[in-house]
Order: sequence, then structure tokens, then C-alpha cells
Amino acid sequence: MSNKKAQILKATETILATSGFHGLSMQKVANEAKVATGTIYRYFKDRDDLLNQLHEQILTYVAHRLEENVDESQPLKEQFTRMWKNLWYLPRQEDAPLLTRNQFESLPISHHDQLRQKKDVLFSTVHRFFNEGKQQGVFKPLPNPVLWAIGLEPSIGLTTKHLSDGLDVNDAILEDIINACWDAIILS
Amino acid sequence: MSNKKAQILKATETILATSGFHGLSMQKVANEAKVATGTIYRYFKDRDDLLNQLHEQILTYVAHRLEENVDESQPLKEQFTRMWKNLWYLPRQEDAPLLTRNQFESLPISHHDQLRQKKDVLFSTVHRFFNEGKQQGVFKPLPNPVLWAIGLEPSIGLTTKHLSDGLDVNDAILEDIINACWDAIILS
Amino acid sequence: MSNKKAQILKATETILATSGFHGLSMQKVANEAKVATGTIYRYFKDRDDLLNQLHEQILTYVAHRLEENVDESQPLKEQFTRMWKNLWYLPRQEDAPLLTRNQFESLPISHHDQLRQKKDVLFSTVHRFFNEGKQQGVFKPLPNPVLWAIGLEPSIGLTTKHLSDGLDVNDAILEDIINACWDAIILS
Amino acid sequence: MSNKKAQILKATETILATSGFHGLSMQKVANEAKVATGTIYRYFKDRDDLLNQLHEQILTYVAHRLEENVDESQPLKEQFTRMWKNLWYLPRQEDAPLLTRNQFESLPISHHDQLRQKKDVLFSTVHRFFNEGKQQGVFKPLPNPVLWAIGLEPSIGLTTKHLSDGLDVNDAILEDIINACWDAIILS
DNA sequence: GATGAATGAGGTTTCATTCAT
DNA sequence: AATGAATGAAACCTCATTCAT
Repeated sequence: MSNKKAQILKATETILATSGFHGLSMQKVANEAKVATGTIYRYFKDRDDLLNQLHEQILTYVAHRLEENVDESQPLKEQFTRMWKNLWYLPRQEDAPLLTRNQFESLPISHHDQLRQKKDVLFSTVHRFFNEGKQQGVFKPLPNPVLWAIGLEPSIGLTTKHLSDGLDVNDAILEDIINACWDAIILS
Repeated sequence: MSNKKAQILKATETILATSGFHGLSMQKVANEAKVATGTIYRYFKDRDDLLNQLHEQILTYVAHRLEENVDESQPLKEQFTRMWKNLWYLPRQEDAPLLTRNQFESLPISHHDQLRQKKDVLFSTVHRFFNEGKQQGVFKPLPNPVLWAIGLEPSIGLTTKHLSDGLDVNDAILEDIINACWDAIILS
Repeated sequence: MSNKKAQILKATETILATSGFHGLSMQKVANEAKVATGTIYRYFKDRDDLLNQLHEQILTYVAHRLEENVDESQPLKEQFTRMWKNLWYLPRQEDAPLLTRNQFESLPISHHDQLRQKKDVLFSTVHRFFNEGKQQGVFKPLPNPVLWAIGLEPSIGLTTKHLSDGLDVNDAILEDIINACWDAIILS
Repeated sequence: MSNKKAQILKATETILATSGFHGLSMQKVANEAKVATGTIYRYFKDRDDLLNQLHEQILTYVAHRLEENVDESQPLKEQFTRMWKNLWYLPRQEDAPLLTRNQFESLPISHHDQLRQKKDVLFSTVHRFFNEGKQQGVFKPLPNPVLWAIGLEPSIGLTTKHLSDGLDVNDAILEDIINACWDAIILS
């Protein structure tokens, strides 16, 4: 990816994280990225395209981080814990996207279907994981999106509560939370 | 509440639900509400005030719906199911706010602390419920926000998946989901 | 004059003095005057009318103050000093208009001729004074507006410099200034 | 100075002179200057900045014109006449600002102190002139602002009376007026 | 007479996008 | 490829004025 394009995406992210959608303007992006305004339009068709590409980039980043060090040969619980922590520690990474996922959910519903397809590919590891668990009779026989919503997604909501609402979460509690989520998806 | 003020809030909600934050403009709100632009400013200091008041109104609505028909004298499981379903069926109500909660989380973080205080009051029933459960030794000894995030919040995420991503959820599955969330919060 | 009308004029003046023309709005006038917006329009045709009537009121006030204690039977120098001081101490009076004359000069040039006629009547004492002086061969044979501009008007400019630019003017200097202005208009 | 910036300043001046502050709007300035509205904001932070910069530009222009052809080696009376006429003929110059100074005095009192400092520098010639005259024992020992107010400022007031109120001032009278002002500042 | 809610034109300013260089 | 000045539509908001009560 071109150097300038990367700069522009990074700048967009920084501004979104700092000032929100309201504070985003092509001019500010250009300033932050240290390029001319016009340059943005060499790499992105328009504002929406920029936002969508950023969205995708972040989604890709998250997907990759999520499956990092997840070893299929290990027990499911192990894999689950790994994924949960990957999500949890994600926004605390050096090069992490500064955005919460929420900030993108409220985007104009462009390219909706196209995006869902991409998501399926990106998160295939998770699908594989849930399918495996159900096949082994360990997980409840619920649709994958449901398992995701009750097993892993809480990590995201809790991250927000932790980082901006000051919810105290130490390592011991973290283990308990993960176990609680595990309880949600397994057959008891 | 003044007639016009209600019209304006309703119009704002409609537009947000239809076109998102990007599609919201004071002109459009005025048109939708069938009032003059200037009229909005008799009832709201500015755009942010309008959004914040809408936010609060919805929050209040949700809080009230959430605790509807929740009978403290009934078993905790019963109460839990009731609340979960209240959340689940909420956006399908006639007069329900058309917005997902997500659409508000990405608002400019104005009046942050003020809002959290309000939230505590509004959702005191839930707090009472969680505290009761922990006292009885039925729930895991986790902070209330955590119990919320793993027990009830998934309802919201799933609603979105259900309504806009076409996730199929029939009554049987719904019971299973609620049970799964119950598993997350109870001591096994 | 009706009670409300007086209130409104006073309020207008206060606001003009405090926030300038830019800060003036019918709404603010109404608030300051403790009347309803609509009430203003019972007494004044429109904004311009309000401003013009205020202008006239102030002009009248100034004209009356100017000739206060000016005794035609006294020597011209005496009368001159009296008028000069009247102008000088005018904005320091209890009930004085809070506006410098300047603030009105830049009004839309409405009712121009009508106003000049009124001025002639209001300031007839000054005209009488200048004519007398010229007839007696004491004053330079210059048109009255010129005598005004060099003899008395400097009082106004100096007041501004004194009150807002911090120019120090004690009683001794004041006498010197008045004498200097007197030098300007008399035949030497 | 950029071409467009000059156009904009000139246009602002024209409109102010034509329609007064009330008639000034950024749209009109843009039209008159034949630029897009947005362009104004490349060169001026906002409306106030535009007005202030115009103010300064005019002040600078006036200051330069005022000292034009004022020869320090000539007698003080000569210099005085020169300055007085410079002021008098100033608004009749081809490229002169179309505004009377009055129209600016009623501006929002922004950058007040900053402005007074600039004034001191711009009008240093006048200060030098007054100091010289006092040192030589020709002028009355009054503060410079006073000498200005009684000696030179009347030129400005009279210009207005001449140009808009139809006061007749021929060359002979002009000489008399200047002499009268001279009388005001000299020790008799 | 008096009120003040309502109006909507018009004000200032921002910003996505284009285009000559 | 890159620039950034310029554009002008559209955003938010104000305010003189009207009118039903």
C-alpha cells in the first residue's frame, strides 16, 4: 500500500478517535496526514470511500488479532480464553486502531451486503471454532451469531466500560468474566 | 411536555433511524416535525442539546420498559426472563424509539458524568436485581456492570443482528438464548 | 410618554451601550425592558423606528443639557465655558444617555433631512450664541457648523479619549482646553 | 498581499461606505469581490477579523497620507497646514478609503490595546510635530491627544459635514478654518 | 393593550470536492 | 503524482416581525 494512502488512513483514524465523526473533515485529515487535500482524492473516491476503507482495514486488523495464537490443536476452552483476551487487550496494543467498533456501526449503511460477506471470510476462524464446539457437543446448539453475541461480544462492551467508565477489572476478575462467558455458550 | 417539543424529538428520532447521524440536519428535523427551523431553538439550546435530550428520553423509555412487569416477589429466573424479553421486544413496540442504543454511544461525550448518574437512577431496578441475586448466592460475585454486560446486554446486540442482518430467532431459540445468558451470570 | 415606551427606549440604550449595535436584538430589548417582544411593535413601527426615536430622544436630551444654565445676559466667554462643561460632564450624569454620539452617526441614513431640521431647532441656542458672537465681532466670521466643529465638538472627542482611552484630564487642564477652543473661534 | 485578499478588503470597504454596517454581509462582500463566500475564510478568520484588518489598513493609509509632503525643515505652521489639508483632501483622493473614521469607532472593542499601540507608531510623525511645537514654546503645553482633538480632528468632522450635509467650504474659508485651528493650539 | 410562540428569510461559517499548476 | 486555492452548496443558528390568544 502506498505510503501516502497509509498516512491518510492513519490520520483519519486518529481524528475519529480524538474528535469523533463530528470532528472529521477532509481538511483535517489532510493536515494530520501532512498531505494536500487533493491528494486524498487520488486514493479514495470520496469521503465515504475513505471511511469504508478504514472500516475494512480495522475489521481486518481486528480479525487478525482475534485469531492470533489461537491453536486449533488446543482444547476449546483454551482457544476461547485466547480469543477473549485477544479482544480484551486489543485496544491496548501499540498499533491498535483507536476506535471502538461502535463508532463504525452507526455509519451510513453503505455496501451492507458486501461487508457481511467480507466479515464471514475474515472471521472464519471464529466460525470454525463455534462449529467445532457444537459438533463436539460442548457448545449449545445455537446459531454462530448468537454464540458470538453471548460469548465474545461482551468483551467489547466491557472494554468500553473499563476504559471510559472506569470499571475496575483486574486479572482475577478477568478470569471470572471469561469463565462466565464460557458458561453462556457451553452445554451445562 | 409541549406539543411542539414532542414533535421535534419524534422527528429527530425518525430521521436518525432512517438516515443516521450523517443524514440529520436541523432543516430536515424541522420539515419532518412540520415546524419552522427557528422553533427548534425555542425548545433546544442547540443541536447538541436536542441530541442529548433525545438520548435521555430514550434512555428513560428503555429503563421504564425494562422493568415493566418485573415482579420482585417472583423467582429471580422469572424476573430475569421478563427483563430479557422486555429488552428484546422493546424495539418492536408501537411507540418504541426507532434507534438502537449503539447509535447514541458514539455521540460527542458531552455531559458524561451527569449522564452516568442519571443512568444509575433509571436502572436502579436492575441494580437491585443483581444485588439480590448475589446476596442469595445465586449470581456470580461480579460487579453489576459485568453481570449486565454478559447477562442482558447481548439482547441488544442480538436485536440488531435479528432486525437488520436477518438472523432468524424464533420463540424456541429465544428461550435457549435467555437460558444461555442466565448460565453466564449464575454460579454453576 | 407611556411607561412601557420609556422602558423600551431605556432598555435599547442600555443594550447599545453595553454590547453595541451588533449585540442589539428586539428580543434582548424586550427582555431588558421586561415586556413581551410584540409589545415593542405597539410603540414602534419597526426596528429602525425604535432606533430613530432613541436617536432623537438622546439628541433632545443633549440639546437640553447643553443649554442648561447658559445665561444670555452673561459674557460670551462665560456662556461658552458653560456649554463646553455641559457637554463635558454630560456622560457623567446620573441619568445620562450611555451612548456616545458616535454610535449613532453610523446609523443607516434614514430620515436625513428631517433630522437636520430637528437639529436646527434643538440647537437653536447654540446658533443664537454663535450669531451673537459674530455680530459683536468677537467670533470669526465662519459658518456656525464650522464654529461648532472647532469650538465645541472637540469636547465630545476628548470625552471618549478621557473615558475609554484613559487620557488624564484634571480641572486645571480642562480650563486650558476650554480656553484653547475659545481661541479657535474668537478673532485674535 | 494576495490578489484575492485585496479584492475582498476593497469590496468590504465599498459595501460599508455604500450601505453601512447594517448592509454588510459576507455574501455581499463575496459578490462584490467576485469570489466565492468560502474564499473569504481563507484570508480572514471570521467576520471580525475581516473588519479589524480593514480597520488597520485604513488607519495605515490615513497615517501615511497625513504625513505626506510634511517637511520637518519647514516652519511649524507650514507643516500644520500641510497635515490639515492632507486630512481634508484625503477622502477626495482617487484610491481613498471610502469610509469616514467614525464608521469604525463603533466597532466591537476587540484588540483595543493592541490597536492603540499601532496607532502610536503610525502617527509618530504627528507626535513628533506636537512635541517639537511644545518644546519651541509655540504650542500650548497640552497633552498630544488634546492638541490633536482641537487642532486636527475637526478636519474630520468638517469633512463629513461638507460631504454629506452640504456645508459649503471654498478655498478661502478653508484657509480661515485652518488658521482657526492653528489658533487653538498655539500660545497666543 | 399585551403577550410570547411561531415563523422563515437570511446571517455566518464549514467542508467535500475540483482543477489549474 | 501532488498541490492547495478556490468553489458554492449546505450546515447551524439568529432575529425582525406577525398573530392567535
